Amino acid sequence: MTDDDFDLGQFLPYALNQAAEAASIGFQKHYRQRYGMLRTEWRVLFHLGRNGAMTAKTICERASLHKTKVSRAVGALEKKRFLAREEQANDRRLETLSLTRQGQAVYADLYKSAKVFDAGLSSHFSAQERDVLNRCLEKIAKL
Amino acid sequence: MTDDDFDLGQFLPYALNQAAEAASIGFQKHYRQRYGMLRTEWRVLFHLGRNGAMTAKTICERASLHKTKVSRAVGALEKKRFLAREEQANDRRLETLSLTRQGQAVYADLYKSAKVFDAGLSSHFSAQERDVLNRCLEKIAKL
DNA sequence: AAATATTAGTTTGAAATGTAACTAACAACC
DNA sequence: GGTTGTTAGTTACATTTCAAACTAATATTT
Repeated sequence: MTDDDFDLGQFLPYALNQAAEAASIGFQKHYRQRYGMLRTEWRVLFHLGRNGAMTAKTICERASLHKTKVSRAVGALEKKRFLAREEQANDRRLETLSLTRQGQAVYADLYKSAKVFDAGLSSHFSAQERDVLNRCLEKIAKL
Repeated sequence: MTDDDFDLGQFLPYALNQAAEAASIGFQKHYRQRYGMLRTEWRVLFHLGRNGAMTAKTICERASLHKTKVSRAVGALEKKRFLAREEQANDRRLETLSLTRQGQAVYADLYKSAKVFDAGLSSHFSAQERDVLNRCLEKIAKL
Protein backbone atom coordinates (compact mmCIF):
# COMPACT_ATOMS: atom_id res chain seq x y z
CA MET A 1 0.00 0.00 0.00
CA THR A 2 1.73 3.15 -1.14
CA ASP A 3 1.09 6.61 0.20
CA ASP A 4 -1.25 7.42 -2.61
CA ASP A 5 -3.59 4.53 -2.59
CA PHE A 6 -4.34 4.25 1.07
CA ASP A 7 -7.98 3.46 1.13
CA LEU A 8 -10.09 3.04 4.21
CA GLY A 9 -11.89 0.24 2.44
CA GLN A 10 -8.67 -1.71 2.20
CA PHE A 11 -7.58 -1.06 5.75
CA LEU A 12 -8.09 -4.42 7.40
CA PRO A 13 -9.66 -3.41 10.71
CA TYR A 14 -12.13 -1.31 8.80
CA ALA A 15 -12.85 -3.82 6.04
CA LEU A 16 -13.28 -6.61 8.56
CA ASN A 17 -15.67 -4.54 10.56
CA GLN A 18 -17.82 -3.62 7.62
CA ALA A 19 -17.99 -7.21 6.46
CA ALA A 20 -18.65 -8.54 9.96
CA GLU A 21 -21.40 -6.04 10.46
CA ALA A 22 -23.07 -6.89 7.19
CA ALA A 23 -22.89 -10.61 7.84
CA SER A 24 -24.07 -10.23 11.42
CA ILE A 25 -27.07 -8.18 10.46
CA GLY A 26 -28.05 -10.75 7.92
CA PHE A 27 -28.03 -13.58 10.39
CA GLN A 28 -29.35 -11.57 13.28
CA LYS A 29 -32.92 -11.71 12.21
CA HIS A 30 -32.99 -15.45 12.62
CA TYR A 31 -32.17 -15.50 16.28
CA ARG A 32 -33.49 -12.07 17.09
CA GLN A 33 -36.86 -12.10 15.41
CA ARG A 34 -37.67 -15.71 16.03
CA TYR A 35 -36.40 -16.01 19.58
CA GLY A 36 -35.64 -12.55 20.87
CA MET A 37 -32.05 -13.52 21.44
CA LEU A 38 -28.95 -11.36 21.53
CA ARG A 39 -25.72 -12.18 19.77
CA THR A 40 -24.00 -13.38 22.91
CA GLU A 41 -26.97 -15.55 23.78
CA TRP A 42 -26.90 -17.11 20.38
CA ARG A 43 -23.21 -17.85 20.77
CA VAL A 44 -23.61 -19.44 24.15
CA LEU A 45 -26.50 -21.51 22.85
CA PHE A 46 -24.40 -22.68 19.94
CA HIS A 47 -21.48 -23.64 22.09
CA LEU A 48 -23.72 -25.69 24.34
CA GLY A 49 -25.70 -27.15 21.48
CA ARG A 50 -22.61 -28.06 19.60
CA ASN A 51 -20.37 -29.30 22.38
CA GLY A 52 -22.76 -30.35 25.11
CA ALA A 53 -22.82 -29.37 28.77
CA MET A 54 -20.02 -27.24 30.15
CA THR A 55 -19.35 -24.52 32.69
CA ALA A 56 -19.56 -20.80 32.05
CA LYS A 57 -15.82 -20.60 32.42
CA THR A 58 -15.28 -23.00 29.57
CA ILE A 59 -17.63 -21.03 27.37
CA CYS A 60 -15.68 -17.89 28.15
CA GLU A 61 -12.48 -19.52 27.00
CA ARG A 62 -13.83 -21.13 23.89
CA ALA A 63 -15.82 -18.16 22.72
CA SER A 64 -13.34 -15.51 23.84
CA LEU A 65 -16.11 -13.81 25.74
CA HIS A 66 -15.80 -11.94 29.00
CA LYS A 67 -17.39 -13.61 31.99
CA THR A 68 -19.87 -10.81 32.57
CA LYS A 69 -21.17 -11.19 29.05
CA VAL A 70 -21.53 -14.92 29.48
CA SER A 71 -23.11 -14.48 32.87
CA ARG A 72 -25.77 -12.23 31.45
CA ALA A 73 -26.36 -14.42 28.42
CA VAL A 74 -26.75 -17.48 30.61
CA GLY A 75 -29.22 -15.61 32.78
CA ALA A 76 -31.24 -14.59 29.75
CA LEU A 77 -31.22 -18.09 28.27
CA GLU A 78 -32.28 -19.52 31.60
CA LYS A 79 -35.16 -17.10 31.80
CA LYS A 80 -36.25 -18.22 28.34
CA ARG A 81 -36.02 -21.83 29.60
CA PHE A 82 -33.48 -22.70 26.92
CA LEU A 83 -30.85 -23.69 29.43
CA ALA A 84 -30.57 -25.18 32.91
CA ARG A 85 -27.83 -24.93 35.51
CA GLU A 86 -26.69 -27.66 37.84
CA GLU A 87 -24.31 -27.00 40.68
CA GLN A 88 -21.35 -29.33 40.80
CA ALA A 89 -21.10 -31.33 44.02
CA ASN A 90 -17.33 -31.35 44.30
CA ASP A 91 -16.90 -27.63 43.69
CA ARG A 92 -19.92 -25.54 44.41
CA ARG A 93 -18.58 -22.53 42.59
CA LEU A 94 -19.07 -24.36 39.32
CA GLU A 95 -22.30 -24.86 37.50
CA THR A 96 -22.78 -27.28 34.68
CA LEU A 97 -24.81 -25.60 31.98
CA SER A 98 -26.86 -27.57 29.54
CA LEU A 99 -29.65 -26.97 27.08
CA THR A 100 -33.19 -27.92 27.99
CA ARG A 101 -35.24 -29.86 25.49
CA GLN A 102 -36.64 -26.55 24.29
CA GLY A 103 -33.14 -25.11 24.04
CA GLN A 104 -32.07 -28.05 21.96
CA ALA A 105 -34.99 -27.51 19.62
CA VAL A 106 -34.04 -23.87 19.22
CA TYR A 107 -30.46 -24.83 18.61
CA ALA A 108 -31.48 -27.35 15.98
CA ASP A 109 -33.59 -24.73 14.25
CA LEU A 110 -30.93 -22.03 14.30
CA TYR A 111 -28.32 -24.51 13.31
CA LYS A 112 -30.23 -25.19 10.15
CA SER A 113 -30.63 -21.49 9.47
CA ALA A 114 -26.94 -20.96 10.05
CA LYS A 115 -26.04 -23.57 7.51
CA VAL A 116 -28.36 -22.14 4.93
CA PHE A 117 -27.15 -18.65 5.60
CA ASP A 118 -23.53 -19.67 5.41
CA ALA A 119 -24.13 -21.54 2.20
CA GLY A 120 -25.72 -18.40 0.79
CA LEU A 121 -22.66 -16.36 1.63
CA SER A 122 -20.28 -19.02 0.40
CA SER A 123 -22.02 -19.25 -2.91
CA HIS A 124 -20.40 -15.96 -3.85
CA PHE A 125 -16.95 -17.46 -3.59
CA SER A 126 -14.94 -20.24 -5.06
CA ALA A 127 -13.90 -23.11 -2.82
CA GLN A 128 -10.42 -21.77 -2.89
CA GLU A 129 -11.44 -18.26 -1.92
CA ARG A 130 -13.54 -19.65 0.83
CA ASP A 131 -10.56 -21.57 2.05
CA VAL A 132 -8.26 -18.58 2.06
CA LEU A 133 -10.91 -16.55 3.79
CA ASN A 134 -11.31 -19.10 6.55
CA ARG A 135 -7.63 -19.44 7.20
CA CYS A 136 -7.00 -15.71 7.20
CA LEU A 137 -9.85 -14.95 9.54
CA GLU A 138 -8.78 -17.61 11.94
CA LYS A 139 -5.25 -16.33 11.94
CA ILE A 140 -6.30 -12.76 12.54
CA ALA A 141 -8.61 -13.77 15.36
CA LYS A 142 -5.68 -15.34 17.15
CA LEU A 143 -3.35 -12.36 16.96
CA MET B 1 -20.04 -28.08 5.09
CA THR B 2 -21.58 -31.41 6.02
CA ASP B 3 -23.71 -32.05 9.04
CA ASP B 4 -20.80 -33.42 10.96
CA ASP B 5 -18.23 -30.74 10.54
CA PHE B 6 -20.25 -27.67 11.27
CA ASP B 7 -17.91 -25.57 13.27
CA LEU B 8 -18.72 -22.23 14.78
CA GLY B 9 -15.22 -21.12 13.90
CA GLN B 10 -15.99 -21.65 10.23
CA PHE B 11 -19.36 -20.00 10.30
CA LEU B 12 -18.75 -16.75 8.47
CA PRO B 13 -20.65 -14.28 10.62
CA TYR B 14 -18.89 -15.68 13.65
CA ALA B 15 -15.42 -15.90 12.12
CA LEU B 16 -15.71 -12.40 10.71
CA ASN B 17 -16.71 -11.05 14.05
CA GLN B 18 -13.87 -12.68 15.91
CA ALA B 19 -11.37 -11.43 13.38
CA ALA B 20 -12.86 -7.94 13.28
CA GLU B 21 -12.82 -7.73 17.03
CA ALA B 22 -9.22 -8.82 17.26
CA ALA B 23 -8.11 -6.39 14.58
CA SER B 24 -10.15 -3.54 16.06
CA ILE B 25 -8.72 -4.01 19.52
CA GLY B 26 -5.24 -3.95 18.12
CA PHE B 27 -5.73 -0.65 16.39
CA GLN B 28 -7.94 0.85 19.03
CA LYS B 29 -5.15 1.78 21.35
CA HIS B 30 -3.75 4.16 18.81
CA TYR B 31 -6.76 6.39 18.57
CA ARG B 32 -8.13 5.64 22.00
CA GLN B 33 -5.07 5.98 24.17
CA ARG B 34 -3.46 8.79 22.28
CA TYR B 35 -6.52 10.87 21.54
CA GLY B 36 -9.39 9.51 23.59
CA MET B 37 -11.36 8.84 20.44
CA LEU B 38 -14.09 6.30 19.80
CA ARG B 39 -14.27 4.08 16.78
CA THR B 40 -16.90 6.16 15.04
CA GLU B 41 -14.90 9.31 15.70
CA TRP B 42 -11.83 7.78 14.17
CA ARG B 43 -13.82 6.80 11.11
CA VAL B 44 -15.28 10.23 10.63
CA LEU B 45 -11.84 11.76 11.07
CA PHE B 46 -10.42 9.43 8.45
CA HIS B 47 -13.12 10.17 5.95
CA LEU B 48 -12.57 13.88 6.32
CA GLY B 49 -8.80 13.60 6.39
CA ARG B 50 -8.78 11.39 3.37
CA ASN B 51 -11.42 13.02 1.21
CA GLY B 52 -11.57 16.59 2.45
CA ALA B 53 -14.56 18.61 3.59
CA MET B 54 -18.03 17.15 3.26
CA THR B 55 -21.39 17.11 4.98
CA ALA B 56 -22.48 14.70 7.67
CA LYS B 57 -24.90 13.16 5.23
CA THR B 58 -22.11 12.26 2.84
CA ILE B 59 -20.14 10.69 5.65
CA CYS B 60 -23.16 8.60 6.57
CA GLU B 61 -23.38 7.28 3.05
CA ARG B 62 -19.73 6.63 2.51
CA ALA B 63 -19.11 5.04 5.88
CA SER B 64 -22.45 3.23 6.12
CA LEU B 65 -23.02 4.86 9.46
CA HIS B 66 -26.33 5.94 10.88
CA LYS B 67 -26.81 9.66 11.17
CA THR B 68 -27.12 9.60 14.95
CA LYS B 69 -23.73 7.96 15.23
CA VAL B 70 -22.19 10.51 12.91
CA SER B 71 -23.91 13.35 14.70
CA ARG B 72 -22.41 12.33 17.99
CA ALA B 73 -18.98 11.66 16.55
CA VAL B 74 -18.98 15.07 14.90
CA GLY B 75 -19.97 16.65 18.19
CA ALA B 76 -17.15 14.88 20.00
CA LEU B 77 -14.58 15.77 17.37
CA GLU B 78 -15.69 19.36 17.46
CA LYS B 79 -15.32 19.46 21.23
CA LYS B 80 -11.79 18.15 20.84
CA ARG B 81 -11.19 20.91 18.27
CA PHE B 82 -10.33 18.40 15.58
CA LEU B 83 -13.11 19.52 13.31
CA ALA B 84 -15.07 22.66 12.44
CA ARG B 85 -18.52 23.14 10.97
CA GLU B 86 -19.58 25.75 8.52
CA GLU B 87 -23.19 26.32 7.63
CA GLN B 88 -23.89 26.38 3.92
CA ALA B 89 -25.40 29.61 2.70
CA ASN B 90 -27.67 28.14 0.04
CA ASP B 91 -29.11 25.43 2.28
CA ARG B 92 -28.88 26.14 5.95
CA ARG B 93 -29.69 22.59 6.93
CA LEU B 94 -26.32 21.53 5.63
CA GLU B 95 -23.00 21.98 7.35
CA THR B 96 -19.67 21.58 5.68
CA LEU B 97 -17.39 19.67 7.99
CA SER B 98 -13.65 19.99 7.78
CA LEU B 99 -10.65 19.17 9.91
CA THR B 100 -8.91 21.92 11.81
CA ARG B 101 -5.16 22.16 11.62
CA GLN B 102 -5.00 20.11 14.80
CA GLY B 103 -7.41 17.57 13.34
CA GLN B 104 -5.23 17.27 10.29
CA ALA B 105 -2.20 16.64 12.46
CA VAL B 106 -4.07 13.92 14.32
CA TYR B 107 -5.18 12.42 11.05
CA ALA B 108 -1.63 12.42 9.72
CA ASP B 109 -0.42 10.72 12.85
CA LEU B 110 -3.12 8.06 12.89
CA TYR B 111 -2.77 7.56 9.19
CA LYS B 112 0.83 6.59 9.73
CA SER B 113 -0.13 4.24 12.55
CA ALA B 114 -2.81 2.70 10.38
CA LYS B 115 -0.34 1.97 7.64
CA VAL B 116 2.12 0.40 10.02
CA PHE B 117 -0.60 -1.60 11.70
CA ASP B 118 -1.99 -2.79 8.41
CA ALA B 119 1.44 -3.76 7.18
CA GLY B 120 1.90 -5.76 10.37
CA LEU B 121 -1.28 -7.66 9.75
CA SER B 122 -0.56 -8.13 6.08
CA SER B 123 2.85 -9.57 6.80
CA HIS B 124 1.13 -12.76 7.89
CA PHE B 125 -0.27 -13.31 4.44
CA SER B 126 0.91 -13.72 0.91
CA ALA B 127 0.05 -11.05 -1.61
CA GLN B 128 -2.42 -13.41 -3.14
CA GLU B 129 -4.11 -14.18 0.16
CA ARG B 130 -4.26 -10.54 0.93
CA ASP B 131 -5.89 -9.97 -2.39
CA VAL B 132 -8.51 -12.64 -1.91
CA LEU B 133 -9.20 -11.34 1.56
CA ASN B 134 -9.77 -7.82 0.33
CA ARG B 135 -12.09 -8.82 -2.44
CA CYS B 136 -14.11 -11.16 -0.25
CA LEU B 137 -14.53 -8.66 2.53
CA GLU B 138 -15.61 -6.00 0.14
CA LYS B 139 -18.13 -8.28 -1.45
CA ILE B 140 -19.58 -9.35 1.88
CA ALA B 141 -19.83 -5.78 3.07
CA LYS B 142 -22.01 -4.98 0.10
CA LEU B 143 -24.50 -7.78 0.53
C1' DA C 1 -48.74 31.73 -0.42
C1' DA C 2 -50.72 28.16 2.84
C1' DA C 3 -50.55 23.39 3.76
C1' DT C 4 -48.06 19.21 3.42
C1' DA C 5 -44.08 16.47 2.78
C1' DT C 6 -38.96 15.75 2.81
C1' DT C 7 -34.54 16.27 4.37
C1' DA C 8 -30.36 17.20 7.62
C1' DG C 9 -29.24 16.79 11.84
C1' DT C 10 -30.11 16.55 17.14
C1' DT C 11 -32.12 14.87 21.32
C1' DT C 12 -34.06 11.52 24.29
C1' DG C 13 -35.12 7.34 26.78
C1' DA C 14 -34.36 2.33 26.66
C1' DA C 15 -31.31 -1.44 25.90
C1' DA C 16 -26.59 -3.20 25.76
C1' DT C 17 -21.75 -3.14 26.94
C1' DG C 18 -17.45 -2.57 29.59
C1' DT C 19 -15.01 -2.03 33.88
C1' DA C 20 -14.44 -2.68 38.36
C1' DA C 21 -15.96 -3.99 42.70
C1' DC C 22 -18.21 -7.61 45.03
C1' DT C 23 -19.73 -12.44 47.00
C1' DA C 24 -19.12 -17.10 47.84
C1' DA C 25 -16.43 -21.17 47.55
C1' DC C 26 -12.15 -23.37 47.46
C1' DA C 27 -6.80 -23.63 48.06
C1' DA C 28 -2.54 -22.84 50.27
C1' DC C 29 0.27 -21.41 53.73
C1' DC C 30 1.89 -20.55 58.25
C1' DG D 1 -7.36 -23.89 62.07
C1' DG D 2 -7.13 -19.02 60.94
C1' DT D 3 -5.20 -15.79 57.52
C1' DT D 4 -4.31 -14.85 52.89
C1' DG D 5 -4.83 -15.68 48.06
C1' DT D 6 -7.49 -17.50 43.91
C1' DT D 7 -11.22 -18.63 41.28
C1' DA D 8 -16.28 -18.72 39.39
C1' DG D 9 -19.71 -16.02 38.81
C1' DT D 10 -22.82 -11.79 39.84
C1' DT D 11 -23.90 -7.01 40.64
C1' DA D 12 -23.53 -2.03 40.06
C1' DC D 13 -22.35 1.95 37.69
C1' DA D 14 -20.73 4.53 33.95
C1' DT D 15 -20.31 4.62 28.94
C1' DT D 16 -22.02 3.45 24.46
C1' DT D 17 -25.50 2.34 21.26
C1' DC D 18 -30.06 1.91 19.17
C1' DA D 19 -34.66 3.47 17.75
C1' DA D 20 -37.86 6.70 17.60
C1' DA D 21 -39.39 11.29 18.25
C1' DC D 22 -38.19 15.84 17.46
C1' DT D 23 -36.52 20.56 15.32
C1' DA D 24 -35.48 23.49 11.80
C1' DA D 25 -34.91 24.26 7.00
C1' DT D 26 -36.20 23.41 2.24
C1' DA D 27 -39.35 21.42 -1.47
C1' DT D 28 -43.74 20.42 -3.31
C1' DT D 29 -48.51 20.74 -3.98
C1' DT D 30 -52.71 23.04 -4.45
